[in-house]
Amino acid sequence: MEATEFTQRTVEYETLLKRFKELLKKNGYKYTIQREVILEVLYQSDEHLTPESLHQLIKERYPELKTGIATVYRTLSLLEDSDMVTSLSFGAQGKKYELGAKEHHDHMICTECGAITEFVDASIEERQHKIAKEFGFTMLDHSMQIYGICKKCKDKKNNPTS
Amino acid sequence: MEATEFTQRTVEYETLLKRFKELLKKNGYKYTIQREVILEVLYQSDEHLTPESLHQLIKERYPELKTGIATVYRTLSLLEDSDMVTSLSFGAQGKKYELGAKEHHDHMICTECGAITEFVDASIEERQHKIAKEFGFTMLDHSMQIYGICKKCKDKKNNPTS
DNA sequence: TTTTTACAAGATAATCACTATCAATACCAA
DNA sequence: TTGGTATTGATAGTGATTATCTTGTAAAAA
Repeated sequence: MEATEFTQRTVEYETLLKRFKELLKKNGYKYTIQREVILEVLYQSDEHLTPESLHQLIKERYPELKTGIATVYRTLSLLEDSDMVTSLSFGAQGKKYELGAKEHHDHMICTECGAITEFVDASIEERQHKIAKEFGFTMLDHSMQIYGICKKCKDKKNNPTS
Repeated sequence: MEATEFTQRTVEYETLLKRFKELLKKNGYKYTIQREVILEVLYQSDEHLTPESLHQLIKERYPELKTGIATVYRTLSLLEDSDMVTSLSFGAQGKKYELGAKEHHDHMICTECGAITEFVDASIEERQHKIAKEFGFTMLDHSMQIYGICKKCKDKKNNPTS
């Protein structure tokens, strides 16, 4: 049984899934419906998800699978190790995950409502490469976060509807 | 009793301590020997410390204080809220703290040995401000990390002495 | 196909980092 | 000096993540 029965999928997703299956085979892992469902729900969502909220979504969409939270964590680690998803750290408040198949980008995080906005800036990317090179450092990855208050929260503060 | 009895201190540290005491007073907090010791040990160390390792150092250097781990956490939060220290998140592996009295900087983190190199780049800083502005975002803080393999670890790989 | 076998899943206990609680203690303003 | 209040240490409690253990199930072998 594959998740195919439940959801219509795009070509883009098919490619992603294919890549995932190849990855599993290459590393001696097995294909399981749970693993695919995790990938798929992650793909369907355009938000950054905590393992907890991802688990919740999976339970809603595929209740008959009875997917355990541990499997979600295990699969997320597996996906992250293979660079198919990336995570953002929030200290003791845990991590949020997103599919990393899309192009690289940085994050702007609202400290009021937790909303995450993505952005890319070519000139920053370029500088990062230069800096790493200067230090004789082989850059494997990088991340940048801007913390602050988003427009929405600022407006809410200035014009409280209560 | 002040930590003065135990350690020789530089002028730079005196300035820092003075700033800390003023800060405490300004916010209605009290000066305590534990708080100073935390500041001091943080100052003495040029590494990034976890609350745990900081606590360990304090117990070694000032065993008679019996400083509790909770006090370390509390004081680190207090110092961070006042921008005297900054922290780096490492997902489930907790945070690492450093004295932030020095000027702002970003981090280059070796995924092999965990070594952290600091750097600043004016053009990146500038771009960050511009980007935040574009999104109507009030930037409160930002952080950037470059992950990869440092020169030392690369050399070790190419020329293993075993 | 069936059998076999090793990896994976689910349930849940354990751990880890961090926070809350609370009685005892120690600043520090009056 | 003293009294009120913040702070402390010890420790219980949380919430996120990981480990364990038994059962289930892909997928290779027969």
